[in-house]
Amino acid sequence: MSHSNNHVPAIVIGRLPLYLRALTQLASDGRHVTSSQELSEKLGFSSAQIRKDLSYFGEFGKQGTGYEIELLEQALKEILQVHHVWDMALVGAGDLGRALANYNGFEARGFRIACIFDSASSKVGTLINHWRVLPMDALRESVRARKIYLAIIAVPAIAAQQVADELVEGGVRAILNYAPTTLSVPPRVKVFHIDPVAGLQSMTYYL
Amino acid sequence: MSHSNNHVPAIVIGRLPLYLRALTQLASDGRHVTSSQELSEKLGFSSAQIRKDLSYFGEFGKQGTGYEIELLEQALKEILQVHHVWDMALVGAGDLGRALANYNGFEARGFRIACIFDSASSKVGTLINHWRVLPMDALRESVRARKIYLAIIAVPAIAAQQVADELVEGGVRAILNYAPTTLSVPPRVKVFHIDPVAGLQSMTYYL
DNA sequence: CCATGTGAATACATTCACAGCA
DNA sequence: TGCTGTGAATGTATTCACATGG
Repeated sequence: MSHSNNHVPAIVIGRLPLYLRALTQLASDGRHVTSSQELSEKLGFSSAQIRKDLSYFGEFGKQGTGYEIELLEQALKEILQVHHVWDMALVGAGDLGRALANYNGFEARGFRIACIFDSASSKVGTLINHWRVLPMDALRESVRARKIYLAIIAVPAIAAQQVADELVEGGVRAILNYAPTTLSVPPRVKVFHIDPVAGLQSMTYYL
Repeated sequence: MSHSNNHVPAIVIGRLPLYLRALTQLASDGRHVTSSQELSEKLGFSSAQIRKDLSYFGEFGKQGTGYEIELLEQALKEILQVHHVWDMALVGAGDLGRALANYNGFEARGFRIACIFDSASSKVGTLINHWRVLPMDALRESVRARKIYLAIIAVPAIAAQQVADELVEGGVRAILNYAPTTLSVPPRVKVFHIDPVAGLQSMTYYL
């Protein structure tokens, strides 16, 4: 009943994008209805967990039937606030930055790179997939002026903290960090860290 | 006392690489001793959690002093089995695959790309940072012959499951999956999934 | 002293199991 | 009937708080 204000555990929020991804995939297969059971098999979470996670936000299913895919997809997009597209600043125009700039999977899922920054004067001014690379000293004011609240850090570890500081000063509220180092930011700023090597290392433990 | 056989929670294993990363960083700053308190501040986990995590594997600290960095670093490398370097197969020679092939942060942390595969005949035979791209139909036998147990999937979502199947048939035991789709593999095979968009979506929830 | 290592206590997350409704 | 939504029960993880020993 009293949904949406009861404080939802962060671990639940972390699963919602996976539910959303699976639903979009089902929809693109032409499917219209699914069940917690089917999602369970596709995703590897228990059906009870999926039902309980969704119950934090409302009642989206029909007893005896399941979930209308399009409806649940839309509901999750609104919960996650990805029913509109977010502009992002990309910092770092190395190999990784270029791969991210060329990745065409962002838009359909709610994100768009709006500008690219790099500190190397050899890269500033060059074109990457229609963006002209901007100098780092324009970072703070650019993101502030353009009201950009999301950023991707794709610079070497050594430079990451300073970039994060400038992003925060520019008003950025969430950072996707590819640098293999922990960032220290004010509590209002969210950081999601991607470290492929850490992932590999936690798998080799089991081998 | 009876360490190392008591079943360690996966969530603990997932934090060890972060402890290791922080220790390596401290060591490269010329430091020799640290404490759970200092690591706590650097990493954002509680000091009690760090101590408890480490206690699953042994007693590495000195009361009143803390941890000898070099020693703990070495211990964690052995626990995670990254005291030697693992060969990996990289599947997918698109922008992401090339970025991974050019990434020079693998070796120092226990990994090395040994071969690269792609299905596009336009890419097969080309050179990427000294590797010659091999055709997909050589995948299964190559990884088997070279005893490669780790692979990175960097292909479009649509192709990912089939690639995973062939890797598994070739004897691969752990997969780092960059394709935005859930893979189904036998229980003995570990999968670590990286989906930057899912990370972004779980942050926009809070904005 | 000071910081570890660890049982005990607490907090959190998942699963169970079933009432309720299409 | 079949599947959701959800309290209650169980299972995990984190934190507390302190005895221990350098």
